[in-house]
Amino acid sequence: MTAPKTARIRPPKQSRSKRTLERIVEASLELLATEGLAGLTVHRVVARADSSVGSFYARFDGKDELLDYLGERVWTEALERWETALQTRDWSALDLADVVEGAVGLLIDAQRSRSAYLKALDWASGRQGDAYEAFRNELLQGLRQLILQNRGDIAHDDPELAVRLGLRGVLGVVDSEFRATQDRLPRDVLIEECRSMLMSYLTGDAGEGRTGGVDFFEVWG
Amino acid sequence: MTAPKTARIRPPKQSRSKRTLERIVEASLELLATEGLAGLTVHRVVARADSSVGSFYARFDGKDELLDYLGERVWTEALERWETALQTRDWSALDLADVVEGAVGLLIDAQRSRSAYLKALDWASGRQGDAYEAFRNELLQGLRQLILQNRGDIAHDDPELAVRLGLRGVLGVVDSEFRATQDRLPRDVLIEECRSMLMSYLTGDAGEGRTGGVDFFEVWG
DNA sequence: TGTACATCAGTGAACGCGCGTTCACTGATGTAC
DNA sequence: TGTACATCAGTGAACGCGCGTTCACTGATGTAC
Repeated sequence: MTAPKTARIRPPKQSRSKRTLERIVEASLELLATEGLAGLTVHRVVARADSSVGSFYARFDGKDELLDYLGERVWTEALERWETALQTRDWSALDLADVVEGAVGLLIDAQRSRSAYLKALDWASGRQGDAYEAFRNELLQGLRQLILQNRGDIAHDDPELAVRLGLRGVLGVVDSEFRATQDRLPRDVLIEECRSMLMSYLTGDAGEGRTGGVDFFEVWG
Repeated sequence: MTAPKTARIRPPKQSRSKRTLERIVEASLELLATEGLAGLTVHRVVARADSSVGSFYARFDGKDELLDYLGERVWTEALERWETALQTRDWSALDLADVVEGAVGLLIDAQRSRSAYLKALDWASGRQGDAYEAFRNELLQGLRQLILQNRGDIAHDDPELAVRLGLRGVLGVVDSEFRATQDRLPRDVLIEECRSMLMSYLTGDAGEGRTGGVDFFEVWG
């Protein structure tokens, strides 16, 4: 999983054109957020940015390049925030339970970042959520390492696998909570439940293999 | 969570026009799958369906109505399959572990249904994944009821909450596995791990509340 | 400080293309007697 | 069975609109001396 390929724009050479570029970026993200893909046209972007089509094409080869550039900007900013958040703490002193709780909290907070734009940008570019998914993998990869530092406390036969799947599960729970429009759980309850889910999966004893309990045939094509 | 509102098309009155409608639906879904949103134009749809723009507009008021109609079709078909799959078994005789394992298996198989089209249709219509998410909620709701029939075996303080979040977690794991392009787990391993995760969360003892272990401040805007 | 010049930045009318949509027309199917 | 008529279905050229993009031009900024 790597960052999207670098978008090659014509870089601004004066502070004036640099400000114009920033206004175009802002206007694009605003339009994307408020009106969706269909609202994101070059004319509307430059109108909202108090610029002009000519200025736009002085920076970008075309609309596709704007989308790539936006994706790269959002990706980079979100990742920088994430790394700052990760490095703010000294994780080495924590035991498994604390690392897990910290990881869950970080995931919840990360959900509020602008990384949601990545999803819309993916769909606008015809990459159906790929960059967004790659970013989430990037997040989970860092957390995997942290948790595996306490692998001695993990009862699961295959700690790598368990941490990978467990974090995916937590991310699924967090996602759905943020998508929900009603009955949202308070942050502390959400953290506690996710911690409980992940901890019991990693350390619990409900994992002894069951065989032949249910024999489902596949109904789905 | 309810199905998308009924799309009002002009119904075909002869078998000939009914077949034409089916070809248009098929061609639309094929184009959506192979070329994405950008490939879905009226001209291209009718060309692929060996039809004509006039025939198209004899059925649909416009392109938006096609999208609504497709969404409704996909929704209905996927839900019918789901209900068939659910009713194929007698769940009342199973204990909690077996119900959980069965539910996990069903979720995995449901992932292969055409419901993925719902996501693309949502984005094409400017509803950003809403119908797709509603469909997933529909799936989980049925499974919740089944699992809660054995609520006596659930150790968690709040069985309703635990089942809701636990299923969300499993769905997150299944999703990510199907998105992965490499290192995909075999179906039986995936079922076993999801079963283990959900069971240990519902019945495990790693859930006793922790307080004040970690005090994270929020870094994300 | 002033002047001359080059480069950078910005403007918006205009263009062409492809899209969604309309419509006048032809052919197929169903119905009445 | 045959004929007349109404309705349904299908066709594709044509239209208008909005999109992405180009370009000739004006103004601002930086530099040399």
